[in-house]
Amino acid sequence: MSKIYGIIKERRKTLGLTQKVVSEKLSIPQSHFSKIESGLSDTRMSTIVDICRVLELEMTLVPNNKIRVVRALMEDSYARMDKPAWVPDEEA
Amino acid sequence: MSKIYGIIKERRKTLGLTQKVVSEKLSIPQSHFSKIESGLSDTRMSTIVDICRVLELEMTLVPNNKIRVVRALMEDSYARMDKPAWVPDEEA
DNA sequence: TTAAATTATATATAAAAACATATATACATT
DNA sequence: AATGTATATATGTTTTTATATATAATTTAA
Repeated sequence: MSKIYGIIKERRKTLGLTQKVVSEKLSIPQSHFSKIESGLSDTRMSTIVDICRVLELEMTLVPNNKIRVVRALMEDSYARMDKPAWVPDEEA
Repeated sequence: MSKIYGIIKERRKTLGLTQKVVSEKLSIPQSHFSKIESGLSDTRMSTIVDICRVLELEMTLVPNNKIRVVRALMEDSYARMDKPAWVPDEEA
């Protein structure tokens, strides 16, 4: 579970957001967000989903035999990319 | 978020487990698990992680621009597969 | 079609923790 | 030095959870 919080922290930093900014978007105190991000609060699912929304992440559940593939897919991928992975050809 | 609960239910059925069995592995009442699985309880992160452990799933967070790839990867993949995706060559 | 099994829903008391609200500051990083 | 994060404190509310049980409703098996 610490991986989840690690992802949140990494992503937040990658997006260049401070805890203060994120907490404002979530309308919660910075102190509360700090505890969530560090795993010191066993927070609700809905709170994590809200955090994901702010950080442009989506939560999912992966079968154990696929997790390594999924992780490899996402290596260095918490950086925001404004372009989709696939760009359609332009039609003349 | 309803997708998460949908995955849990699908996976549980794929593994052929009843709510009763899963709830026993989790040491919680079946009635409580029913509410969690149906999204009627905004449960804690740790509870979902425990459920994932029983169902051989792992929670992760995916950047929005990768979610479609990840989902495609996992299509029809909530079935348990006893073999890893990659099998090492045997050494003579 | 019926019976059995499973799931959803209800009820109750009580404890625990998250959360809301607020603020401050120690500590760490830039 | 300024900024960001972690930690502390306080009161009060809400929800989850624990514990227990029952049964209505639905699904599955026979």
